[in-house]
Amino acid sequence: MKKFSCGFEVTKEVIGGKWKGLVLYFLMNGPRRTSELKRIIPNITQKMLIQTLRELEASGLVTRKMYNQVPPKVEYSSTELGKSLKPILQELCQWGSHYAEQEYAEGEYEIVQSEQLKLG
Amino acid sequence: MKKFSCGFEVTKEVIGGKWKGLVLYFLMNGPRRTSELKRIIPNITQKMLIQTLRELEASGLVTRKMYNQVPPKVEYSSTELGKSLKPILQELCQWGSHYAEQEYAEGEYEIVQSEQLKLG
DNA sequence: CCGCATCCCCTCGGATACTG
DNA sequence: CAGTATCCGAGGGGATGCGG
Repeated sequence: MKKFSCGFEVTKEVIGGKWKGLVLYFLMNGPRRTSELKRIIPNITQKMLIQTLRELEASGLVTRKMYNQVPPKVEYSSTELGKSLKPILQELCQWGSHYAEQEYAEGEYEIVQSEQLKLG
Repeated sequence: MKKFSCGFEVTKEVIGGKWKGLVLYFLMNGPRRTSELKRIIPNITQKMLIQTLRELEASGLVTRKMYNQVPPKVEYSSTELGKSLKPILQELCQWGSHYAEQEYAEGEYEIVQSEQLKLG
């Protein structure tokens, strides 16, 4: 059992790491196929995508549905528990976007948002 | 200039890492002395505390005030920008606390909250 | 009391190649 | 298309000791 002194640390354990929050974010609007996620999320590697999804699954935030067909098809969805993070993820996203536009932060960070990245 | 595809990543850049969110969290209710933070935050080392504070300072979330006296006294405070994260940090904390109590998560995570950790 | 400098471990995550 | 197996480098972060 891992011990923490604050719920904040637990949340970080669950959606921390380089990709977990982002992947969960893109499952908020419905199921996505593996290849779809791979295409949507810039720069994520196959390995990290799968690993990240496994971790989210283990945490109960994501479910995996496999279709027995050729070629293979797998869909990932956010659970209700995962969806309960939607407002928080959106706020984190908005805060970051706003921050990047601050005078002193400008020139530091740039957000290059592709069409597919937008959360409806 | 660092490029991101989503504001979420920017926020993670600013309050990510092992300690940044937590330290900022404990500055929400007013200025704290270095030694105070060191005492309040379990397990953080001197090095990481200072390093974390420097990074938060560089991001404009924290200010440092030094009193020229012997023995030395330094106080850190959250800026307005830092305080704008308060609701989000609280939500992250609450979500984590709630998550840790879920049936399947129980036995995985435990939150041991000292008196001093409570955010008023 | 406050902070810096070293040294160094070790984990995270990237590249690549391979299977069903 | 979906996933696994290795290999490996960078760097985050811990321990310790020194200085104002």
